[in-house]
Amino acid sequence: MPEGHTLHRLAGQLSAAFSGQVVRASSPQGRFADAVHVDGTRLLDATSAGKHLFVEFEGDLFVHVHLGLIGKFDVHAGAAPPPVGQVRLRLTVPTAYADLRGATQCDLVSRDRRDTIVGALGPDPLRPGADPMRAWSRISRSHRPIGDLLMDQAVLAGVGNVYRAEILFRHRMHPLRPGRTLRVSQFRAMWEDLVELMGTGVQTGRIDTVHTEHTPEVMGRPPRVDDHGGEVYVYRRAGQACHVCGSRIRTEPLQGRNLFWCPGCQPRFRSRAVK
DNA sequence: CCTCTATGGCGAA
DNA sequence: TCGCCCTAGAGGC
Repeated sequence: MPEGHTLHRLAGQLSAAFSGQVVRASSPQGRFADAVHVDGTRLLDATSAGKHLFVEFEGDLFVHVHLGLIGKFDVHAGAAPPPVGQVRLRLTVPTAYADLRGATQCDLVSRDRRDTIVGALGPDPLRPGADPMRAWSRISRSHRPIGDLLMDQAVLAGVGNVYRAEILFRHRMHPLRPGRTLRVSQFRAMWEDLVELMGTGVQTGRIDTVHTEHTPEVMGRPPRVDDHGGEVYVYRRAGQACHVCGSRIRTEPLQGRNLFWCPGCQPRFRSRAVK
């Protein structure tokens, strides 16, 4: 379930449940032996940057977590029951516990290492004061498709396959359009939209992108629940009718990930005739 | 039971 | 571009 909003939300949940407390840390599954180094120490804070999560403990130690495609980090209230399944890391206090499963990364790192990881990321729409022009300087000079650039964490941090598909739809932009053909006003509008959409995602824990005027009630469609739990225009809707124009949603892999777009609402870009 | 898929990202070829 | 890592759930037989 991990795009940037998931990690941001998780940082808030972990902070609320554990900040300032001495916590027990263990690896029931055994694949994070370094848990012993923070076990019984005070957890100071949890923060996120793009899709990275950092849990800070006293002594300048950070547990760096990247959920990858299938990872989960569930925070629960109450006393911890015996672990179920492959629990990589469990954090426990008397009033709460959190279980990490399936992460691609769970490492103990130094402050320097954390700063290096964060420094390699592009601006994060969820970070107050993030500078979108840092992303624009890359996009505006690139021949790569905008759909590719949006997923590049060094260009823009936190956007994954769902937000990519949906932001491009909302801005009527074909995913294969070269970055350098965008106007700055178009990029700015997309950035502002991401700030709002991802902010909502942090609050709700899901990705909803459908404008009020296109909701099932307004459009006279039956209500539906998408597999990923949010209301969307094109993500994973290949072959189905576009909620706006009725065209069949298309899909095609790009760099190993599936693009989704509406051929009616997101026409293929044609470069302006020169002269 | 098996196979497939998934909101990611890495490194080898 | 491909294979691979991580885990759980859904669907087919």
